[in-house]
Amino acid sequence: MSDLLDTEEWKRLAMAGKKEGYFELATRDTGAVPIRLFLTEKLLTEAEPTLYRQIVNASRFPGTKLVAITPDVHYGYGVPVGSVIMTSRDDGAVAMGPVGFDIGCGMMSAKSRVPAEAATWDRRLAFNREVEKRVALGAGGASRDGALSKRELEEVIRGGAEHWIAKHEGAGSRDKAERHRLPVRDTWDVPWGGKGSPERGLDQLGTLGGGNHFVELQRGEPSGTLFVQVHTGSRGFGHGLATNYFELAREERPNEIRDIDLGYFTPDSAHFEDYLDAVAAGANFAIVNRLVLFEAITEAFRKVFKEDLELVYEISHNLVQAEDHPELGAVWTHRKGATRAFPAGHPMLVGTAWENEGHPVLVPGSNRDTSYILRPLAGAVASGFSVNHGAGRRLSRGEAKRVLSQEKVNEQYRRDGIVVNTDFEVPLDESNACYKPSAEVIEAVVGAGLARIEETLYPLASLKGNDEARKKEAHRDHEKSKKERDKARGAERRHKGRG
DNA sequence: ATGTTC
Repeated sequence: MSDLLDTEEWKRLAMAGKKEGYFELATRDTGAVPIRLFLTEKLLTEAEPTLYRQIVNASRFPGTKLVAITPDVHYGYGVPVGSVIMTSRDDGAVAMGPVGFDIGCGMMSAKSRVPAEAATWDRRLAFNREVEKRVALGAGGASRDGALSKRELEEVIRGGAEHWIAKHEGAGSRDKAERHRLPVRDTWDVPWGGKGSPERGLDQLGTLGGGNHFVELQRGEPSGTLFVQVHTGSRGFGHGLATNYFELAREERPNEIRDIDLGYFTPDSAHFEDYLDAVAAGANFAIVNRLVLFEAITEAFRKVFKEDLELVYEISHNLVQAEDHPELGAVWTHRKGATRAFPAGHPMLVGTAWENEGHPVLVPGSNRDTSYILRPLAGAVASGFSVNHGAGRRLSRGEAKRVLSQEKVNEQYRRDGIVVNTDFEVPLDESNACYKPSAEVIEAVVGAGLARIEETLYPLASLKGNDEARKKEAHRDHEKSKKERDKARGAERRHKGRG
């Protein structure tokens, strides 16, 4: 598709389509599908050249009715991270790329009554130590509680938050999870041993993962108290399911699905319902994972601050679910790096604790920037009831490692009083410089009338998986054991010499 | 995001 409009041209068309709060993009490449870019003029000007191709991809799934782009948008698998794709539930597709590999990935936020001043430097460090004791950080991290049996995992992924909360006192209440339980049909089987090896999930419940996943201790304003925020997903389990269904979609339609990233199923596909079951199972895993972390972190918090944490909310930003949109009717809403934002009175909130005020929306910034708890407004109808899921990357991982100085970055965090892990080593490819300023991104959301700011959260302590540090440690261990071997050999030689 | 490059 080398005949797509060039960057200058599509951005000019988008600018010309300026509406209240967003840019409407209509081009020869996108057909009749409405495309709304919730960006400021600055964010649109700075948008990656690759964005247009991915927007066109998003508009071309069968039955697409709306594409909304959130202000933290950046390059993703097939379609942008930061996109909302609504397809018709009559005959439209469900697609894997528009959900992402980390099915059910999302946020959890908890609050306390502890005044923020109580979090001295030493206590910030102690909090990180206590969390590290209980929660494995980084990719490949295994649960401190050992592996689940397949039967126990089945219970988690079919029973969801509802089942977990009923069994675990202190895990929160049903209304504090976005979805109590996403239904999985009894006839669906986990593809154990399949392409993506979802069995990896057996020992990963209650683990954080790597990349942009994190645990953060924060000061909330205007509350003035301590908050804790978590970003994590369905770990190897969801990744395995996603991989499995990407492959099946391509096998099913080899001629239509040339690019595996753009795979999808239509209602006549053999795997259509199965994929929806897999998404539900992955999401249930992710939600329970966040609840397990909530319990572990509450324990750590109690140890240091002698108080409990109270769950504020838990919400996914990588999901496809059935929704009824007031203007578009029955749709499959795919949110990939986009957070659901139902305002007061939304039909899907009826009967929940959020019916009269809308549910909280949890949006993180980098670990040296502000995060937010937002409250959706009626204007969110325009974005398919969605907002951004973060600040959005602006520096690639490779570039970050090349251009940033480890010492200088560590010093910046130390100066700002932010304790990173327990070794004060900031993962460079996740540091503040890698992300857009979160205030700028939130401004686009507030300016468009999608949500209002309820709480602004300032980082005090940050826990992240750190691959570089782990590699270094492995190297040190390797060198150390080599030295010990040499020493032992030397002693042996001396011994032999003497003997 | 990820059994951190099938």
